[in-house]
Amino acid sequence: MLQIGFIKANKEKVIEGLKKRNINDFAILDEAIQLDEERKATQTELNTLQAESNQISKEIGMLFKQGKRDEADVLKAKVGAGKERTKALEHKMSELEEKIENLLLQVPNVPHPSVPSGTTEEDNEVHRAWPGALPVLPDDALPHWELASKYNLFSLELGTKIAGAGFPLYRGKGAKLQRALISFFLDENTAVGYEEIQPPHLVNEATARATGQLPDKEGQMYYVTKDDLYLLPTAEVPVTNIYRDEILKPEDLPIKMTAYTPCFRREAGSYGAHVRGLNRVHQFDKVEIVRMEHPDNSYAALDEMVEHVAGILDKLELPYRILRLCGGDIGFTSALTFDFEIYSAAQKRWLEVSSVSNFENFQSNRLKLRFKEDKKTKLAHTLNGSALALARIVAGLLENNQTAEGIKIPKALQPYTGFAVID
RNA sequence: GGAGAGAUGGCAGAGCUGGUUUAAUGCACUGGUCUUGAAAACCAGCGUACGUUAACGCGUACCGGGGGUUCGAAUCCCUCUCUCUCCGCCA
Repeated sequence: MLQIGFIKANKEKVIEGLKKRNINDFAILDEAIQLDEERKATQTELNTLQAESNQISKEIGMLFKQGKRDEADVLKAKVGAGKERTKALEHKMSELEEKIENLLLQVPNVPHPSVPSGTTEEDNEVHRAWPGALPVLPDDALPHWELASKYNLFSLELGTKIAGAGFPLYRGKGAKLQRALISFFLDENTAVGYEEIQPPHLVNEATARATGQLPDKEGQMYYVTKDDLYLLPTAEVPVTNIYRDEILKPEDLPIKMTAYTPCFRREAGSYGAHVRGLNRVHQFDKVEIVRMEHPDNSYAALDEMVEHVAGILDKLELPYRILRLCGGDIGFTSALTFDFEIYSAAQKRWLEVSSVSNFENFQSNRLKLRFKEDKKTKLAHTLNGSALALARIVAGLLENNQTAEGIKIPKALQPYTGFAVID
């Protein structure tokens, strides 16, 4: 959520940014600013009234102590008169505050100047192309879902039997590969200073609200009605919320955390082509990295995260490219996002495996994550990224590394799997 | 799931027979005095949000959340949430 004060002071900049997101109606900004003016005027009047009332109440207290009941009664009547007006103003205040918040919730983050304009994923800019030739497989190469049955690695049918469509069941070397990747990713992340976190997998409403899943993306989360809890769509949600409502010292920053969790997504309405196998599922495993940064340092941190994720993909020997998302494709809360896509030689298409974003203070404003500097409290910047999402990495590994002798496991992963080939 | 106790500023902890409490006190923290330096001692400062002001300030709200009684609520009432203790069940 943007701050109303920021919008007021930087209206032109905000409008320029929102245009990149293909938004052309800015009436909402003016409305919010106007309501905020009204709010201020209301508060001034209310506070004056309250100050008077407080003053008189104090006098009544003193008169009572001196036993001057009659004089006290006179004052009592005087205060009583203003009460209705106070009530009305209080009511108006909370109404205005709610209206303003509802408007601000509809305004997405202002994209970073480097975000290219565009409307769809077609307009994303290739930030770093794969330098070598893309791997080419023989014509009889299999997609990962067929490799899975050939080597008995996972079963979508059994997952469907037990839970429903989109809940894969991994088994044998397929299950071991999952566990190996999770450990490998966590070790890579902790090696460069991310603290490992194991958060709850269910979150309450306040948590989902603070990271922006609510009220907007309600339909994307699984909801446990009986206990009023949500299954987490990404580890970003619980991990970021560790620092909800906190005021840090500058030296506490940066905060670097990593967490493995399963991720649950209803993916309502996303059916059709390209959803076969592990390409799009309701439950998948992901290792996430989250950072809280000083505003001056957040873009350097973003670059560092991008290089870190690239390094992991290098170790996995997967061909990948990095995209700078355009204004039309960038997330609601993000100021700048880089997507990582690996090339699946069997499907002959790119698969998104990581999304690394700087939210600047858009998220911390909701979170109320601040730090104190020069006696002022300021909002910190938050960033996060996948390092990495499992299902599609597995798809790419299986497909690209298939040979007549079986599926080769990259060297870096072998200490974790305990085997070098799936056959 | 049952019974009881509780929730106060970074922490500990008073206040809880409603009215100079502007939330005491201690610890921690920050600045200063002293010291070669440090410790100790002493002095001062030390919450958040919003409004107002050129600024110093001033005002308002906040004692788990929400609502109520009252001229006035940390204090009384209602309600929700959470924590602790005991019992039950249990990986």
